Parts: sequence; C-alpha cells; structure tokens
Amino acid sequence: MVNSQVFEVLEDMGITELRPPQKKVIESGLLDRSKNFLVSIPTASGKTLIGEMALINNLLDNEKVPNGSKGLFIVPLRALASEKYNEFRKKYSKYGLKVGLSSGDLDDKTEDLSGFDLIITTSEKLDSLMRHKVAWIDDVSVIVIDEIHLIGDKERGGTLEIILTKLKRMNVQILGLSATIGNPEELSGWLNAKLITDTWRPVDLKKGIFTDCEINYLNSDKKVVSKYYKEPTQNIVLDCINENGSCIIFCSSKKYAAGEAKKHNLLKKLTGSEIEDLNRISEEILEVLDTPTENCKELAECIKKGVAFHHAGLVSKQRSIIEEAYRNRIIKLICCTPTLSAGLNMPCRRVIIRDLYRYTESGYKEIPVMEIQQCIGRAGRPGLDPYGEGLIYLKKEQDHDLALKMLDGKPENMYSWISYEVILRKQILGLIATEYIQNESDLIEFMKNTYYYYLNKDNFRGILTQVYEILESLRSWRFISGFTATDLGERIAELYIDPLTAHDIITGITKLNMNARNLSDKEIEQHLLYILTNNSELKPFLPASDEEEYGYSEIIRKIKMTEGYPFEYVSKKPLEVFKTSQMYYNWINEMSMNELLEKYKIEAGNLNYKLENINWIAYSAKEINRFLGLKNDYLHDLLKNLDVRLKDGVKQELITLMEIKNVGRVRARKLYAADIKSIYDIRQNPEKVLKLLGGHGKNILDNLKVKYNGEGYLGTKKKVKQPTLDGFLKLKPKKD
DNA sequence: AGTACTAGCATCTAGACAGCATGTC
DNA sequence: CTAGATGCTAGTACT
Repeated sequence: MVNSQVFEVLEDMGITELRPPQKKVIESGLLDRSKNFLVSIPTASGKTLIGEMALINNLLDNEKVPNGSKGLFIVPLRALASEKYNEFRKKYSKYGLKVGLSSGDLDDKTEDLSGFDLIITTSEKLDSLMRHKVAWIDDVSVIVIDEIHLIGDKERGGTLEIILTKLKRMNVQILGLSATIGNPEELSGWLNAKLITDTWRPVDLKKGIFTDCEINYLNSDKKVVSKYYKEPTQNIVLDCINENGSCIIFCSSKKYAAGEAKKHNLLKKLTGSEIEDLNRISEEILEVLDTPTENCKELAECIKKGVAFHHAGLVSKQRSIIEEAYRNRIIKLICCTPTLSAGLNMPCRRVIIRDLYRYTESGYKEIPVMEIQQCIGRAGRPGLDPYGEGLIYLKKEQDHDLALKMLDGKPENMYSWISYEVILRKQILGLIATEYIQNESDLIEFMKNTYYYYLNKDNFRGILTQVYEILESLRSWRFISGFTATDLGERIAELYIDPLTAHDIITGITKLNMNARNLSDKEIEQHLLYILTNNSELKPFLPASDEEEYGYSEIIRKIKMTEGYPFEYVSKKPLEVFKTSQMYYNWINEMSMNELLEKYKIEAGNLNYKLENINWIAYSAKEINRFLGLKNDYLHDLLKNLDVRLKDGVKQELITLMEIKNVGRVRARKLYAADIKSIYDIRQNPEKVLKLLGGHGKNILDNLKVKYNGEGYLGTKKKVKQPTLDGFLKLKPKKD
C-alpha cells in the first residue's frame, strides 16, 4: 500500500488494519485528491473513517503538519455536528489541526471561521455561510458530506443539491457518504464520483420476523421465545435481556413509543446497583424542568424499571441523559420514534420494528424501506455482541410480504427535490443575491449542473418554466430587479427565509398597520403573531378542531376583517395557524410553561422547538420592518421587541430586567411585582432582591457587583455548576 | 350501590435545518 | 387519505 501520512495518522490512533470497505476505497484511489467518491455502505461499517482519511490526506502534509488548506465535514443534524466536532478535536488537535464548529445553535459572533482547518457544519449553515460570501471558501480543498442520500429528502434535499452543484464547480475533492440507496449509480454519476458499494458489516446482522413467540430468521433459522407475558414484544425483549443484550423498539408515534415503554418492566433482571443508578437517573429526569410534566413523570417511572422512551417531545437534556445511560448499559430498552433512526451512535443487540406504517400528511403510509434498514442497521455492538438482530414484529399475516421487502428489499431511489417550490424559491433568490447568477445564461448553466437536470434532461423545460415563474414573483415583490437583488431582497436571502414568507409578512404587516387604529393593543399583538405564524416555515401547526373557533370567534372575526379576505371555510388550516399563534401569544404574555403545555397539548421539547422557530421569524420580521415605514407606533415598537419577548416569554415591561444575568421570566416577574423594574432598582434595594430570590438573588447581585451585607450574605462563595453532557455539547469551539 | 369490565365510537398521529446574540428555574 | 393504539362513554355483569 502507498506510503502516506494518512496511514501514519491512523497508526497513531491505533488502527493498523483497514476494514474491507475502507480498503476498497483506498485501493480505488481515495488518496488521489482529484477524484470524487460516493461511498454507499451499511451503517456502522466505518464510513466516518473513510471521510477522515480524505480529510487527513488533504489537510496534513507528509510531516503530518497542517498544509493550510481547508476541509468541510457536512452533517445533517446539529447534535451530530457537536458530536463529530468533539471527536475530531480530540483526535486531530495534536497535529495542529484547528477544528471548528458552525451550526445554528452556536454562537460565533465573529463568524470568522477562516482560522480553522477543518470545519464541521450542517448543509443549511454552509449554504448560509456561502450566502454571506465568506472568503475562506476558496481555500477549501476537500468536502465530506455525511448522509448524502438526504438529497432525496423533500424538505431538505434541495438545499444540499444546490450546495453540491456549487461545490462541483470548484476545485474540491468531494466525498459523499451514503446509506444504502436504490440508485447509487445515478447519484455518483452526477457527482463525477467513483462509486463504492459494499455490504460488509463489523458484526453480523440477523434479520427476522416475529409473531407471538416465534422468531423466523431470513436464513430460515427459527427461535421460540418463552412466553412469560401476554405481549409478544415483552417476551422478545426479555429474551434479549436474558442474553445480556440491549434493545431498541422503533414505533411510529410518540404516544406509541411511550405506551410501549410502559408495558415493560425489567426490575427482576436488574442488580441492586443498577436499580440505584436508575433511580438516580429517574430523579435527574424529573429535575430537568422546574415542574415536571405528566410526560416527565411517566418517563421517570419507566426509567426506574430500566426502560426509557425517546422522542422529539423530550427536551434535549432529557434526551442526552437517556442516551448516556443507554450507552452505559444502565437503561436496557429504549422505545423510540425515528429520532434514533439515523445519526447518533446508539448500537444495541436487538432492534425491533414495531410499526410498518406511519401517518403522514398524505395519509397512512408504509415507512420507507431505507428508513427501516437504517433502524435495523443499529443492531450489533462491535466487540460486545456476537451478532446483531433486526426484527420486525408482524401483527397481521397479510403484512408478511411487506415485512420481507422492508428487511431485505431494495431501498428507495433518491431523486432530486429541487423542484420543491419552497426550496427552489429560496435558492433562486439566494443565487441572485450572491451574484452567483447574474443573467439568464448563468441561470441556465447553473440549472444544467443540478442533479435534477442529470436525472430529467428531457424535462428541462418543466423546471425552467417553474424558475421563470419564481423570477416573476420575486420581481413583483421587489426582491430582485432584472437579475440583481434589491437591498431588501439581499437581506431576505441572508435571513434565510422563504421569499414568499417574507412577502406575506410584508403585506400582512402593511395591512395591519393600516387597520391598527380599529384594534386594541392586545388585538394588534394577536394579529401580528398570526401573520408571523402563517407561513410554510412554521409547519406543522397545532391541530385544531372546529369547536375551538367558538372560543376565538371575536378575534378571528377581526383578523378576517383586517386581512381583507375570509378564512377559507373548506380548510381547517387557518384555524390551526391561529391556534398556534395563540400559543405564542400566551407565551409572551407570561402564561406558565406548564399551563401552556397543558392548554395546547404539546410536549416541552416540541414547544422549545416551535419557540425557536417563531423567534427566528420574528427576528426576520423585525429586520424586514426596517425597510417598511410604519405609521403605527405601537406596531412598530412591538416588532422591535417581539423576538426578544419570544425568546424569553415575557411582556414588554420585563425586557430591561431580562438583560440581567440569571434573571429569567419567572424571577423578572417576581422582581417587577415588587416594584423592582431595572438594574438601578436592584442596586438601590439589594436586600429586597435577596428576600425575593434567595440564593439566586445573591448570584444576581454578585454578577452586578452590588455590595450588600444583610442577613448573613457576606460571603461570595461561588456556586460551582456541575458539568453536564448537555452543557458540554454546547461549549463554544475553542480557538486555541 | 359500587366496581370491573367492555363494546363502540371518537380522536389522533415523526423529526428538526436556518438569524442573532448570550447564560433560565 | 391505505391503520391502529388509546381514550372516553354508556351499557352490562358481577359482588
């Protein structure tokens, strides 16, 4: 094999032998920097290391010293970006390689990533960085795209495709890492990439179908499981635990996942110290929110029995507690939704697919083969399990063939989603705003480089027509003129919102401004939130039933009047939008978290996610508002502070107090109610602050460097925060 | 009367990217 | 809109 710094670095890590697919890639010429690759191999077969080899090869010279060029590692999830960032930093800092992280939940105020050699980011963030025209992009010599099959995702694939279309035209080595997909040849063909496929796995995977107490493996092995319990899944889990394995059960909804978890009780199989650990973790789960919700309590109860459920309704801290406990083998069974289907490294002995269908916006649908196979691929912990098992629980015989197809069939083909209007519109504006496209021939040339064109050469006219229609809209909305973005258009491209959303916000606010004098302050606030909620970015909305309109009829009538067009009676959507906007309204008017969760029947994790999104739109609206001349002062002030209020969940009057460290919505309200309304007031009444907020008050005063000496608060003992995994993941990249 | 169970009908349904600027209870 | 678990209610059987 060639002598290379790559192998030296691998050796430093203790890797002396490559796995078969890794070998294959090297032998096919990965180290030749001019070749692109698409590597389509199973989960856990060592994909990441292939990416790392390409990075090392490009970024380190023969002496294992950074050579000044840059590498990008693109992942689909922020959590994954953090994970990889920590991993790579640990591994490669010793070579002087500076590893950086850039994603939406990280602050890098300077936005100056030029000092890093290797940058981990998400595809959307990279898109956004390119829109801000970062100069260092020209220094990039290699880019690794993890989970590149996401190009076939309706919501997010288009963005990835645009980035890749741009990157293809640069002098960059592209390495795509993909799950097994139906048409890898087409994707690699488009990328000018050498295709590497392999079925090798580090641990053997036994696939099978089970009904009641019998497992029928595809290799025609059979296993009968003892029937201790009524429910088949209980027995199949017990069987695995008895053999010292851990399980994951995938379910099609959050409620099912929680329901499934409640069925299981592993207490009899646990040691005393394990039970102790579980009780401790259970406590931890309850302490994450100030007042535990019903959901938290259920989860805590399950955990005491060695079982957890895991889905997007949990807040991220709870999720990471569970993930850690599972990796440490304290929790032995996780019942989850597709949250765990891709991404985070959570291997187990036995994966059970409980549901074959899932409700989607277009009805009840079979879960994609690729997703099932990715779930099953988690089975088998290298070094721990002799083999992994991917089992489908067959509830009714007529699904037998479907189950077989899912276990062993060909995964779906990945096609272009660039024609998805929402993304296309956003991307066209982006391309014009960055002057990437300056005239019609640029446009056509660009479009001819897309995956869409590669797949649909015969139907090029179709997408062009769509693009011209979009251009027409963008012009009529005054976001572009000719092939040049207006100032407003440029700002909207940077804000990274759908131009249609921006346009709807502009018309909505303009109308509201004109009619504001007919509305009370409260109604203006409600209406504004309705306008900000009514767009594609904030989907899905809260489900609403017709009866709910009754409670809202008066404000809905006023919104209808101001909007100048009626809510469509045929569709429930406006009511859903309205209900969702009411949740935001209640939030910024200080309804308690628990009351909100109860009223809108939403879980804490999901609420946080939604608040994050509306906050982003509110910020965008504030920015857009700078281009509008609003006459109504109240509306203008409202817009100016709405994003801050949404972030903190407070009324206008608390905003000044919220600027103080350690003061959140609850403490701010307490202070305000006691007539302490500003930093000045705090300085004047330190004793009062202490009396109101106790120990927290002390922290606040310390931070403000306010002297106080009443009632034994003389010391300035610093409270040391216990480091948590969550906190660790959120750490800022160190620029050392 | 109180309880336990159930048939029958209604209800409800996965996940998570982006801007910007910093530390909640 | 191709399913299925769950929750609610009224009805029934039983102690």
